[in-house]
Amino acid sequence: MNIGEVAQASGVSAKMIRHYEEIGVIPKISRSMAGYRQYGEADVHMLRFVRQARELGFSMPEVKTLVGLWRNKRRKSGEVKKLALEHVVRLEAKIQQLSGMSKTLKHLAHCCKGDERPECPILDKLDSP
Amino acid sequence: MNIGEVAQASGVSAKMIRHYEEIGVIPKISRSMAGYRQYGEADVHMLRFVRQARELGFSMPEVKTLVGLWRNKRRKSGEVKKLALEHVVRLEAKIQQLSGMSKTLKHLAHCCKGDERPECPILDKLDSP
DNA sequence: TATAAACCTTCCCATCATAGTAAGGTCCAG
DNA sequence: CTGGACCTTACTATGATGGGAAGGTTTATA
Repeated sequence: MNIGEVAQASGVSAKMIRHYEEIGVIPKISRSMAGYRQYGEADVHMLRFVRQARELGFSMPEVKTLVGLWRNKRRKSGEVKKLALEHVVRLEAKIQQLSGMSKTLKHLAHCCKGDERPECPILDKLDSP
Repeated sequence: MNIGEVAQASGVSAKMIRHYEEIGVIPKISRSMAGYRQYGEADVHMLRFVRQARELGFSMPEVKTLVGLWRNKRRKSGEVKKLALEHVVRLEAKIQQLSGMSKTLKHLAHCCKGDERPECPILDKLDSP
């Protein structure tokens, strides 16, 4: 398969496939005589893996580690699980942060009449220490 | 006040104050004869406002709009409230998205033994379509 | 067989908010 | 008057992604 075909099949853009190769998230692939990258079925799976790890919010360094584990048939599943649970912790922290913002804003908005007049507790609150 | 002092007082770095001025989030400030930016008390409030709007997750274009409303004494509080509530909607959507990721990961991690062996439903799941 | 379309390659640029650095000018205290 | 702390602009980088240009390859069609 050429890069366009594997991009289609995996859902990762050709642009990003080259980028992932360049930064070492996926290994360098063999080339045709003309220099075209040549992919097989396993590569479709690998790229799909990368895409889905990204969709779960893993950082690029984590994805790189995960791809290494995915390719290593002697991996310990404990390592994978550890990464996953650490990521859950970060996700929950982010959720807490966003919930805090949302709560604050909802409270401020609730205090604001929201009419034609200029008085606005939202603006008032935002410039005080 | 010079930029360092107002940075200290507002909690916005001098670097970012110059940047905000350049991209028009805050108005251009007057200069001393030597070209130094000269700030007053109101500018401390304005910068604090920008910082706190950012901390609530508003985008830069939104902050720009909010600063405009903050400076406009004939604003309608309804406009501010509308922006705030739209942002709440986006925050809640983001929270839903992250919650989905977290839930998926927790489920996968729960299914993974997490021991010395290579079998791992997390990795298996991530390369399937 | 010639050519055009549809690929591929590398390289460069842009995003966005933020930080760092360098080179040079200014202000103040000793 | 000099040293240090401040200021100025301008350039660089980040990280994941997209866009485009210039040029080579493959394939289908006239």
